[in-house]
Amino acid sequence: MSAIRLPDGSVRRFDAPVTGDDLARAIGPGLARAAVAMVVSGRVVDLSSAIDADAEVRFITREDPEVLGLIRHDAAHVLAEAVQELYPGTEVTIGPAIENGFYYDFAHEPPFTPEDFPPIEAKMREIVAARAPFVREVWERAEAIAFFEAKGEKYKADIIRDLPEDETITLYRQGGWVDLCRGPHMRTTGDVGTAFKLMRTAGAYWRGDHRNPMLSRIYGTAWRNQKELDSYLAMLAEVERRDHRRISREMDLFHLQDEAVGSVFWHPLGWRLYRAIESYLRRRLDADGYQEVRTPQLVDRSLWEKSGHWEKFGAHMFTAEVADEHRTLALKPMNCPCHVQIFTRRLRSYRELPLRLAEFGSCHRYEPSGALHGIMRVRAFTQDDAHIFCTEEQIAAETIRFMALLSTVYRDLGFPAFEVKFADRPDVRAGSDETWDRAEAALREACAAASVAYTLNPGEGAFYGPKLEFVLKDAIGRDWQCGTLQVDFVMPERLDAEYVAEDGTRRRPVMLHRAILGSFERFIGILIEQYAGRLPLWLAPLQVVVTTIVSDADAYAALVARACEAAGLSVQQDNRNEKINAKVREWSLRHVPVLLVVGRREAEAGTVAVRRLGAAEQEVLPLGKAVGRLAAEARSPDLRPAAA
RNA sequence: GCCGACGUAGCUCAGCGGUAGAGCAACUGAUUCGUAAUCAGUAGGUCCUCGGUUCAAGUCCGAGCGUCGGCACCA
Repeated sequence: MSAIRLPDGSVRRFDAPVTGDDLARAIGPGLARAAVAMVVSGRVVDLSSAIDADAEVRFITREDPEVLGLIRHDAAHVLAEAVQELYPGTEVTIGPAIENGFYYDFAHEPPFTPEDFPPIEAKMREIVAARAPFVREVWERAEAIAFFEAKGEKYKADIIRDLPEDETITLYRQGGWVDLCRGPHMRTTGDVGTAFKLMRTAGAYWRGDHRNPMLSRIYGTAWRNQKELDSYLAMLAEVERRDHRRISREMDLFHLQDEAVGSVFWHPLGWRLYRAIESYLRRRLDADGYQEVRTPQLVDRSLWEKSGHWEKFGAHMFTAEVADEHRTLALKPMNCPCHVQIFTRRLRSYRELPLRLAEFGSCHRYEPSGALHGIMRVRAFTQDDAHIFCTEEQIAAETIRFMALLSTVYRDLGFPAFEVKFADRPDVRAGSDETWDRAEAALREACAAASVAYTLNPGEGAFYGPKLEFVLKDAIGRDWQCGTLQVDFVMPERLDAEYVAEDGTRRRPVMLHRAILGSFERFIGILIEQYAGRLPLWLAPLQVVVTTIVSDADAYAALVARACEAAGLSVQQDNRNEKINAKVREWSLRHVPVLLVVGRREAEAGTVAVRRLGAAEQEVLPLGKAVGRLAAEARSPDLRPAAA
């Protein structure tokens, strides 16, 4: 006897266990057709599973967004069946649903390539059209292992061996094909629908461990209908359209070349953008009690040994040997040990704390070749780094203060929304468990004091301390981890930093490592993609182009350009003998925010036609007024008069 | 670093054993034109590098370098 409560509040009672299918039919034929799975007391299960106790039950149909996970998981099974049918001898491993799609990892030599997609996709569509029911079977552990080993599926057998002893081993059958799977699945392969597409292949280590064999992964995407698939593909096209590597070439910002892999050649306009951000941030830091410092690029290895970086990251440091001196220098991969040197240079008093040392620190890291990506991941980069030396009691106040600064900077740069993650102790770490307990507790309390809501990111802390990670959301919904705040009790100990407390005793300061942008290079890449190249006027490296309609206006155009320059705007003049259409097009493609178009009319009247990037209309204004407005808009946010 | 794909003119790409191509950009000339491509002409290439196969190699093979997509990494 079970009582089943439905979403509308009604309760149905059954004397015997009832399956989802039965229940749906009992409620109505429409639901019986539409349901693909159900949620029993919060757990998604197959419609074929029986309910034998009191429960709250809700059905999932194609209308529910959560059906996407089921479609994608089922699609992964369909993919695996198709692949095994077409490529006998291929071993299956795992194939989960992921954000926007699914993948399946196969052991197959040679690895699959996109050329294999058309036949695989065609086979998948056959399997979907066949509407084979998914049938769940419970197996004995030993039998299941024997079954997969007999089939030559050693990965599957391994998976079963690693499952906890009490885990129920379930297999799902679809037509003639069967796979180890926890489920749940929809009713038939037909429920996958037709809105799916294989996207790309990739190598992926078995169980994500680089010591294991590499498997051949096939990624796909799957949606409820063609319209959703199309809009997802459109989103991908948008990502490509915004690619900072393409846009920065159009804007002539920088380039990369083989002779300096992972280092940026900043062109004049790119460097202008860089400096706009740097000066803005420098003013914000100056105003917030930071003192800027500059520390060496090349530092003897002994310092890195003391700090612990040599042991953990030595393989990723660039080193230099000097011919006459017997020493190894390392290009600094980060700034904290150097900042500690400034702190420890003399005896410090508690009165000096918190001491905030900031540096736009140029760092080099020998990143693995496969990690490099445009200017987002490079080997030479500059951090907006700072270290706050303070007492344990000051951590909370400093956290609040930092959060305020960070929010302001993100807002000014066009990222009003960000999330916070709390990354706690990693497996490999420096410092005792007691130290970590204290550091994590201090950071948690600081978050509470600053009213910061965070999600946990387990095991992802730095080797010397727990950290907060600040994750930006961009205009098309992507996440970018940029800022960080790390609590460090370990480095002051290792590098012997201390101060004299009020009572005359010597104490260890706490170090807070913090950054807002992370790396300038990466952040500028993110910024370009966020704005798709259409930077706000104050950041645009080339703000204004004055362009003529007829050559009679050349002299007047020069006057206009000088007026812009005098107002501090970055301006170029375009007197080329081209049609205005062509000039508008070219400067638009270079993402120049403002075109001041002048012809005979403007020259005579002393006006300019202001054409904003992407706008169809222009506004004709007196020159002085136009320049005044643009200059006001081009002012850095921190230099603008407070809003009235 | 690992797996795969790719590397041809400034950019985007075609050519896949037999005399290096196109569009755009550049340059020259004509055109003076009102808001996203005016017309004509000219010039431009160690086909990533090194080695091999071949009468003959962008083209086939090998190694290296780099880029791209994942994986792993990210102090």
